[in-house]
Order: sequence, then C-alpha cells, then structure tokens
Amino acid sequence: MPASPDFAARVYEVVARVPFGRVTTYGRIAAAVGDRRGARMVGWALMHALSERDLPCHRVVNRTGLLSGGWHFGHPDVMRGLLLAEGVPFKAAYQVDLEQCLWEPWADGERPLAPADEVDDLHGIALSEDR
DNA sequence: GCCTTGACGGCAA
DNA sequence: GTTGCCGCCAAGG
Repeated sequence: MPASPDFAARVYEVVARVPFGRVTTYGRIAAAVGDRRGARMVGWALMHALSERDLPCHRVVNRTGLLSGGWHFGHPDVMRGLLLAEGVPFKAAYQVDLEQCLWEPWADGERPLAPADEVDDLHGIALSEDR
C-alpha cells in the first residue's frame, strides 16, 4: 500500500475521467493532482491499479506519447490495439500522436492544484501542444 | 539499513 | 535536433 493513498485515489479519478479516444500523460496527471514531480509515482500507482481497478490505464502514455507501459499489459501490442480500437491516431507503431489525441485533466473545465506560477506555465505548454 | 530499479520529466551538453 | 544526465518518491532485494 502506498504511503499516500490519497495520491493514488486522485490518480485513479483523473484516469477514469479520460474521454474515449483520448490519451493523457503521466506528467499531466501528476500536475492535476498537484504534484508535478510525482510523474513516476503516477506510473507506480497505475501499475498497482492495473490489477485492482478497472481503469483505462491504456490511455496513459509518457510525454513523448510512447507506450512505455505497454509491456505491463503483457505486450505493447495489446495496449496499441486498445487505443486503435478507440480511434487514437498513432505517430508510430508504439507511439500515439499527442497533437491530436492528447487530453488534459484540467481541460474539462477544471484547474490544476498547482501554484499560479506553475499553472501559467502549464497553460502555456498546453496551448503550444494543442496546436 | 543501504543500494538498485522503476508505466517519468526537465534541462544541459 | 538528438542524446545523455540528474532529480524525486517509493518499493524490493
């Protein structure tokens, strides 16, 4: 059990809110829960959630869009198939096109729990990647 | 009790 | 533009 169950709960909630046909990144989730540095911890929580909760963890990729956690599904091809079934465009065999399918937790009418300065920075990044 | 590894991210060379 | 290194938190050996 994680030392911060609340953190894991936040992660689960955010992942559960990821719309169909969209994906998000570990960093965005970490930022959404108020801990940008917890990107790794997010992945750890998801791995544990993979066998506990019925969350669409296949919609979570790293900042490059690479299916870094594909092997945890048995094989990256499994994760790729799930994403393709949702109409998620792929930039490569095991890399999604974040330019088209990236979804941000706070883009759903919510805002990150991070300080104003960091929020502004994140917003700038979002606009830049939102194309 | 210390060291290594891990579904990551950002910055520097 | 690409490749590499460091940082952060937690768990397992």
